[in-house]
Amino acid sequence: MRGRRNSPPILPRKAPRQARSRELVEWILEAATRILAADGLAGLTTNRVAAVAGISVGSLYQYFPNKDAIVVALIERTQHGVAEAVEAVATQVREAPLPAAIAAFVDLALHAQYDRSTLAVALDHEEQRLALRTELMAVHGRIRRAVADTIRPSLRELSPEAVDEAADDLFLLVRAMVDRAGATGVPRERIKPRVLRAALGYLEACRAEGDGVRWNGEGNPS
Amino acid sequence: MRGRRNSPPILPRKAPRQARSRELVEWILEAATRILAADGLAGLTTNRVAAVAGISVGSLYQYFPNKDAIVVALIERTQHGVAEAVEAVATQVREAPLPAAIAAFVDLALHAQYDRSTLAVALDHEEQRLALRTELMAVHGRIRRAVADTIRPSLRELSPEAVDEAADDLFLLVRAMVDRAGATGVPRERIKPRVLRAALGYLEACRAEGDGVRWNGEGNPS
DNA sequence: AATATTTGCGAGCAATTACTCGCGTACTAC
DNA sequence: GTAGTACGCGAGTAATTGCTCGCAAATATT
Repeated sequence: MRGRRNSPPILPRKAPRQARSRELVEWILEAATRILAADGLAGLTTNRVAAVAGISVGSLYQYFPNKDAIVVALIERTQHGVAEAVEAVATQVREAPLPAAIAAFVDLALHAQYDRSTLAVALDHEEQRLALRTELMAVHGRIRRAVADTIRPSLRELSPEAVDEAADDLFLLVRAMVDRAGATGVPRERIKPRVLRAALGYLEACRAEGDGVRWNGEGNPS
Repeated sequence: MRGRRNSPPILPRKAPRQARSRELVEWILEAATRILAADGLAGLTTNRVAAVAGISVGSLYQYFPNKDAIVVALIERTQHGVAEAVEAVATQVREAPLPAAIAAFVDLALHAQYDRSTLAVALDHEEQRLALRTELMAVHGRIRRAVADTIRPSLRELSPEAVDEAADDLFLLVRAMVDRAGATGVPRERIKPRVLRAALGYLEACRAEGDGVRWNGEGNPS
């Protein structure tokens, strides 16, 4: 785009072997995180990352083949954290009733969003721009599975595929509403009941359709 | 960011008086639209816009003080179109039952998204980056009003503010799901029932809560 | 201590970008 | 026709960016 950049490689250039060099990559990612959280993608330049990290660009490019690689690493790390958090909540609410379980997920989303809104949105957007399908499919799969496991008991009539779809939709729906609340400045307490309404309403609609097929004559497959 | 750019003015530099110059701004906006739809924001450069429009950069800068002004104009135009379309659907389904009305809105969203997905997402993102609050509040208000008018009869127990909130949520929810479907390549027919489920489920949840306050002891205010 | 290897540096290059300015051309008014 | 004005042009500029490369310091190996 600018500068030289011939393009292909997106993965780390080489693995840090000594201790200080592992610290270095840590510093780089921390610096990138801070910059993204403060100024968004527009502010993220390799020189600035190096400066904030307290190192030189040359060192940066020893472990990251290009700028995108930094963003990718950041996304992977963040997504990994999200997946773990979601899984943790999922096991924690395994025996709880559905509304309480959903509420726990919503609280998690609210917490994550209000801690670092700009960062989250910026990363979301970059995740689309770069084609990270293969790499992040796994993480998305973990999230989907955790949510699906949580809602499955309440959707007994639905096929496994339908439950997975519902989990995806649920996750998207919650994140979209929470993101907007963060962007427009609506306080947590005000948005939470609305998100809960949307999530539980959607699940109820799924349940009703899968349950009976009473009003329109279409049901779920085998 | 790059180049010179001192920043403040975002509104048109001067109004086109003669006929051909009005055509010219039209060409510019068309070119910008095509570029955004093809390559997203990354591909949008002033020189390229001028080239695609078949004019020179100099002419471009006679009517747009800077690059952002083009994007702003594009957003305003697009949003205006969206508002009109939403209002049209709203009047059209005024007497229809709620599910049919919502289905009409969803169809509208699907249609818009699958026509020009990249463009829509790019503009959405820029709308946040530039602070267009004041300018676009009006358009958002129109959309909210149209949707609110449509759902109000089904939410008789809710306060006007609650109905407005529901309209906002509904719009966001539909757009988020449709956008993701467009990005991930899920076909229209597959996503439509899911969006409908989410929308109607949410509304049903609103209705149930506003209606009775039967399960938890909290209700809507005066 | 001497050697080899890994790590870190940062000035500087090439590419790209947003935007200007002087000048020719089409149009309008008289 | 002629003066005046709006319009259009596009080569050129300053700034910024992503990234390299030769060299020095730190660390490991002998």
